[in-house]
Amino acid sequence: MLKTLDNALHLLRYFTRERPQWGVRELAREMNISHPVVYRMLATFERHGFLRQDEQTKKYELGITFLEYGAILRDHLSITQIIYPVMKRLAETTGESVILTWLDGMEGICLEMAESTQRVKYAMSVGSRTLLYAGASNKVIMAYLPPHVQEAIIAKGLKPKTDRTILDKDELLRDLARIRSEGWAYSVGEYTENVFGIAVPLFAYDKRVVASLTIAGPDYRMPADAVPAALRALKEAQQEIQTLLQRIQ
Amino acid sequence: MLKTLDNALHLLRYFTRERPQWGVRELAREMNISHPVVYRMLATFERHGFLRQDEQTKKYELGITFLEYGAILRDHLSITQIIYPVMKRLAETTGESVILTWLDGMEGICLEMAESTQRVKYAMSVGSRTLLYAGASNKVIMAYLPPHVQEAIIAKGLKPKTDRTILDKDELLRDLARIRSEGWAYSVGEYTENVFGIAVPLFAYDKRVVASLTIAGPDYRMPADAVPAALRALKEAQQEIQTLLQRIQ
DNA sequence: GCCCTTTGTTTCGCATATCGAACCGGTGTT
DNA sequence: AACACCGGTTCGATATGCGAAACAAAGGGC
Repeated sequence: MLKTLDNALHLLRYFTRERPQWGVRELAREMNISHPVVYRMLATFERHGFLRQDEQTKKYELGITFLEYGAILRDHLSITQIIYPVMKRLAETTGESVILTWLDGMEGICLEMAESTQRVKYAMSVGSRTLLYAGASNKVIMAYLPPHVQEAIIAKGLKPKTDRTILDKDELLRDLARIRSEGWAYSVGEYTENVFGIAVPLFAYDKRVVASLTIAGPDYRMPADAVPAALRALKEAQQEIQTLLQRIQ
Repeated sequence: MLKTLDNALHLLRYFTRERPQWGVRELAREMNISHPVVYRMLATFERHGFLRQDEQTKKYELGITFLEYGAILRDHLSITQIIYPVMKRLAETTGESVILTWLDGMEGICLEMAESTQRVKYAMSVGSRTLLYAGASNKVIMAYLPPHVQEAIIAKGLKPKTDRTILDKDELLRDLARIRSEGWAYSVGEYTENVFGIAVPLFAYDKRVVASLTIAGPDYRMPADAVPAALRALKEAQQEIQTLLQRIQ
């Protein structure tokens, strides 16, 4: 393990949605290291386009090299290549957005999205991270994780995303057990206000849950009695993807 | 400048579309450095999710952390935040895909795209790089670059992207001069077969060209006589974006 | 006008993290 | 069974990063 590189990559973690810009000394104070060290890291990242320095403010922010590597990554991710056509078709038949959420550690990450063709639709950015304890797309993954991982996620703390987010540990575990027994999840406004989600899990060859497939949109377009039809289409897509995944692994 | 970090970031450059996977010794040979060094870099990147190791083949490939940073970047890039709604509307009125190409060094990079709502449409991935000497979206940027930069781009070599790509230096320079005098570019099948592009430049506060806005789609939907109407809509969007850009700079 | 503070950037001697030859255990081929 | 490759590890020589101090430039208060 390279300490210099390790420190540098750790530094990047400070560039977040909430705090996308940092001055040299500012960041050095935050990280409790000397500012020349931070400066050298920032300057080296900048040479490679991973960071860019604002000409006026002199502050540093993420650079477009990340977009570039993101594009390469998505290109060769055979998984999304295979799954996307199915997602697209599902988005067209249901008229709602379809989202592929991947399991990464104790979080979810939006790997791919097929947008609804309607004007009013749910959209989220590919690459954005989500917490696993709220919303159908996330809970359906969490429901199939081993108990000690579920415990670990809960132990990290349940913060409300909306006022419908389940914050009680026992209630959440009961909900997850129900989802696991039924094989799918449905939620409204748990992760994002006024947004419904219907989600099913996707499994790897070894039966471990690796992702979820979700139909999402504005809640008024999915009353409870419309769910069964959408679920049927979703389960068909799930089947299809599952057999495709078998083939490549 | 940190040499260790510099070397490590240089290593990432080897993960391309054409060659997205590398074994340790394989990459070490390619880079002419010892394999323990490469191993340490790969392993450290992996710890942070910038690379992942394929369980079966043990080879390394780009990791989803790049998607994550790409999402953060796009989120806070005030430029795309401001421009996207205009692009979206233009895509809806024209029915074709609209692309925002940003100038980065001597290349273009697709910063944002509003997809056509039609079934058959032109699509490219956000973050992908393009060469500046072919296609309307690129040439309209190159046309406004200072002559020495144009020379430098040509000096790097003109390779055909399709059989319509202009490869003659003088012909290209004449074409760029014409584009500059007219203020827009139109091309068919120069960068991608059977794809048309109509493009206008976007300028920073100091009149330097920074990007281009392009309407693109399958060539059969844009015969020469349909261009003026599309161009009118495109120029309106250009005006709008230009005034928006003035405001933030 | 001045002082004072803060900024990003550079320098340099000391401390240490990195390098690479050699090695390990494992796998597949001949 | 000998060989050739692989990913991963070890350890001493040495190239490299660290951080106190200083730099020039910019901005605020008076």
